Amino acid sequence: MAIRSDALTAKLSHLYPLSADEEEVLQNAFSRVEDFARDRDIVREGTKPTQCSLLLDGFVFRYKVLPDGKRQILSFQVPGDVFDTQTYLLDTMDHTVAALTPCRIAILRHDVMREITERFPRITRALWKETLVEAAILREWLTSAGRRSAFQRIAHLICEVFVRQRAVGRTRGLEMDWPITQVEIGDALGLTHVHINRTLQELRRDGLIRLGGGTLEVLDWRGLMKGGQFDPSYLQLVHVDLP
Amino acid sequence: MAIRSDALTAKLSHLYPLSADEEEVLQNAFSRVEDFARDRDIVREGTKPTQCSLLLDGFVFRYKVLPDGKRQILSFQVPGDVFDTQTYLLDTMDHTVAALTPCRIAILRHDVMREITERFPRITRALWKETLVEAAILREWLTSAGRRSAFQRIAHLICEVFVRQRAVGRTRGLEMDWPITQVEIGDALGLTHVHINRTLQELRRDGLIRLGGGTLEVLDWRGLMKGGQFDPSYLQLVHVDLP
DNA sequence: CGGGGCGTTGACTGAGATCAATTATGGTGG
DNA sequence: CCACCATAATTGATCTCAGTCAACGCCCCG
Repeated sequence: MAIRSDALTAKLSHLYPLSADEEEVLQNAFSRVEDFARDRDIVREGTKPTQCSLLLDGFVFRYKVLPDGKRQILSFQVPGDVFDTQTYLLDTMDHTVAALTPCRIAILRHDVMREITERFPRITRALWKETLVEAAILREWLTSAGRRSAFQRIAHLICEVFVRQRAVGRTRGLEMDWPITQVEIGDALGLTHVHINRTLQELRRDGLIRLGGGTLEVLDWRGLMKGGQFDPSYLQLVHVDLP
Repeated sequence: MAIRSDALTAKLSHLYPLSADEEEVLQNAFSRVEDFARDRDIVREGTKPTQCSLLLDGFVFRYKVLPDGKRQILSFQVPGDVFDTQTYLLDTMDHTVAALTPCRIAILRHDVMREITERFPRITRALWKETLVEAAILREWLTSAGRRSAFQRIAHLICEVFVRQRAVGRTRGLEMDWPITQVEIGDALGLTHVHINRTLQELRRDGLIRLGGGTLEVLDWRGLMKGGQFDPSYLQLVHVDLP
């Protein structure tokens, strides 16, 4: 089955350009498409999936729930992200993946994955690289949670999501979709939604962003980067031009 | 050059068992051995290394320093860890790697790495899996920094380091080397060394650990796991028997 | 034996949490 | 088109865990 994902093509062009043939192989590897409604779990902690996924449209996020009921969000995925590559090599899911918005996903079965990774070392490298960038993002999130103030964490997160969406053509100038609620921002950054609310007001007061109606507009990119100590190089998206 | 690393052999036996031939190939891939003194940087942020490393002996850690001088420690590596695999696929280091103790490292050049990963898909998978486990550890650290109390974070870290050392035969019963200072624990967990000190005293008071002279003894493994919400499955070390 | 890490302690402060309402907002059915 | 309801955002008052600042002690090593 041929999936034509402009987002995947766009991302590979930045991350690890494949030849036309290789990209053909990759896009033909997906066996079907599935839709999920907002808040629906896609892969649950403790299960042993037999497939990986490519996000075609919408937002997806990963999270853990602790014994005491607290939740930590571990990442957001944007269109073009091949996620759950880890399920191919790790036995059991250590976290849950869920739909942040209604979304569409293309399925890549593990047996197909194995065939491709044995025959196409360059595709393997592209997928491996994607998991390494995920780790780099995790390091940045850890740094935020450990050592950055609430203001810095939010600014940094906004910068990251903006650059990643921009890389796959999902921004309109300085504006992008922002379907992430304040509770979710809090669970991602290790803060409460009350404090997120107050800090977002600071960001607005400082003229850095405009936010509302599911849309976020960056009003001062330099200021936002500075405020969040953001340096995009960890995302490895070499040719994304920024404001 | 043949490196004989019992730690690597031990770890592979848990993580991704290789055939005798494959392990031979891997251990022969290392081109030389280097020693580093405590606190010496091994790979610096912003550089473009041309080699990966295997930790033979000692402790290594990764960290970032923020513009305001704060430090976040991102991981600890124990003997048997093949680290900086990421340098093979990512362009520039997004963080620094340094020696926590005097340590010995075996070097794996990128060109050798490329040759091996093109010829031996199972070795590739073992190395890829190692990077995926690193990401799982990062998710757990992020969860600690975001949603766990100081007491829980420390207990969780001790459990993790204990299990990982045990997997490579570096524990003596319930005792292990613990060369990590309180400042370093603080920088790893997003806390101050003062608060680490007070919380360690709580752990001792609760009869969970004995700590001193570079050695940590677990006095109550169940209690420590419970106190840290620790579940070892994310480490993917299937056959490590625990207390 | 002295100096520099490292660990420990006390007094005080503060960023962010908690608790508890109240006010938008957007989707839905009548 | 509007009333209704659930979800999300906002606000205020108060509390707390951890940070900050500043000593001081300990111990190892040269």
